[in-house]
Amino acid sequence: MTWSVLSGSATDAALRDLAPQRRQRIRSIVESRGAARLDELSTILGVSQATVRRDLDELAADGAVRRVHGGAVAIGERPSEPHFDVKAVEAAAEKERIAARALELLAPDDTVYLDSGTTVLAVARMLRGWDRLTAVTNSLPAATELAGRGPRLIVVGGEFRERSRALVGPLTHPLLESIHVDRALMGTYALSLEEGMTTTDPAEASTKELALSRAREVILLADSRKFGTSSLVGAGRLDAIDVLVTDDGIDAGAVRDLEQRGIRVIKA
Amino acid sequence: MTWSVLSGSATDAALRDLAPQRRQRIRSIVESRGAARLDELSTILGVSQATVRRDLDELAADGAVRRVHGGAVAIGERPSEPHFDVKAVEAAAEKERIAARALELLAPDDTVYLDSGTTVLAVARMLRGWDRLTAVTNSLPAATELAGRGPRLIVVGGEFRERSRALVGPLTHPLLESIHVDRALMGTYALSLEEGMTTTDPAEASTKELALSRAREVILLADSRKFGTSSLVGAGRLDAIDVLVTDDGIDAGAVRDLEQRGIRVIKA
DNA sequence: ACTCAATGCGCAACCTTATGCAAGAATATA
DNA sequence: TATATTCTTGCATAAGGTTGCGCATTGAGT
Repeated sequence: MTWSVLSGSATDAALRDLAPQRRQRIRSIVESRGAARLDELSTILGVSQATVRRDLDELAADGAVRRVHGGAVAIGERPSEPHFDVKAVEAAAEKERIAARALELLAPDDTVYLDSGTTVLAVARMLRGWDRLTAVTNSLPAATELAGRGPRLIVVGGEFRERSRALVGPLTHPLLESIHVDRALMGTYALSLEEGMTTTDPAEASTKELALSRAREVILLADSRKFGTSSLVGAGRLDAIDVLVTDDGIDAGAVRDLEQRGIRVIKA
Repeated sequence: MTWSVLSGSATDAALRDLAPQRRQRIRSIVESRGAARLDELSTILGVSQATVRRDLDELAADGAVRRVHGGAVAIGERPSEPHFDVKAVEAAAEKERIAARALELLAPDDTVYLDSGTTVLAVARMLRGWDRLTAVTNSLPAATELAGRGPRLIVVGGEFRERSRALVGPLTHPLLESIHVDRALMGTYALSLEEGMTTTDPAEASTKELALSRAREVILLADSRKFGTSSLVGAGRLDAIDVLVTDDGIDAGAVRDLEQRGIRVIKA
């Protein structure tokens, strides 16, 4: 009869949100993280999964979130691949863990470059309230996320690229060349020992390469699935990277290889 | 709050709130906290839950609060977006008319600079689907609005200024100096014959001035209330302006003055 | 002054809704 | 295909709500 202990006491009832409040919280959690798993929400809100399901159904009916197997994703997220939905939900938790570890590498007064990509975007969200920090970014979502929420914000100019929602190309160069940052938090499409970081778009690649050349320390945020893959254009050699923050799905051999090349590997 | 302790007995009825007062209190409690549970209100006000229910029903019937299972939530609890959107909605009709007229001055293949400000933002919204156009902007909301919705988008780099949600300062200069646009759609805080356009922030002013120097044609979007006012820093002389799009609140004398100086005045 | 209807409030029995739980079906991943 | 999640469904329960009634206070009529 565990349930009577969990739900029966009056103090629990007093602490619990009203249903609309709870739904509102779910909504903002999903929107801020892009996606949320059902069991996470259940834990966070202190209600059963059944209740979260009902709430999500309700919110989905209102068009506030999009319901997917295992949780919900924000309306804005684009469904590109067939199973992108479910992956988005699962990847969200992983990205958050990686982002949280990366955050520990920053000092309050740092000047930080934030690259495009969803993992780095998760870091941007966590930087709210860091009002001594200066953030430089070419990511439009990251800029929107940081705008007026603490850090001093500098946006790199350039041409907007739909796919990555980032500002890239030659127009970014003058500004990037005129600045210098303490740390660069980079994302990448693919990573391998031979090719280093690679990306699909040349303009994006050159902006990435320039950005990391302007940083004292380069921190790469990449989940383990990206390791061992490569894409079209080189966006920075391995030896440009100082720290790699990844998940524990990365295999021991890869870690050894990377560390041999002087890269500090942090598993979130 | 001695009364709440005493109020249980009938003799203390005199100390208790009158019904309208109590309802007013409930109303402000709900509004200030966004929501309140029934049992809380009962405890706070020192009346039975039955009474609180009746009060809430009353308030709900008046539309003062929204009744939900377990309590009530404030009416205004719309899961609204950032404050900027709210501001944009104010005087929306007028701004939209001005924006619509300005839109007629653009050609499908133009390269257009979009300044910061809510009126210009209204134009940005209307540019969805103009996929042959190139838009250059220093306004973060305008960039977000245009991102991936048709026009090619180029964002000017620079430091983010909270007040106008725009990118300003010396870092914007290299990019602005390297481009040239067909038309610049400008906003302004204040406008007068003597001072021309004026703004509160020096960094913003210099960015504005530079931007309009890069345009073949300068179109100023300003509602008539701004005319005859001035602010701290000059952001462009009157003779830099080619066209003024405003509402019909502008008086005939002002129109004549402006037209004498070669400015085409369009009343939306 | 006294009655009496009107009002406001509290109480309690009874109904409704929201939530939790668990078993089997459906779905994704290996 | 096998296996592990996740979803659906039905039901149990407690929190919340509704209704009817009684008591006290008040104010007007007689």
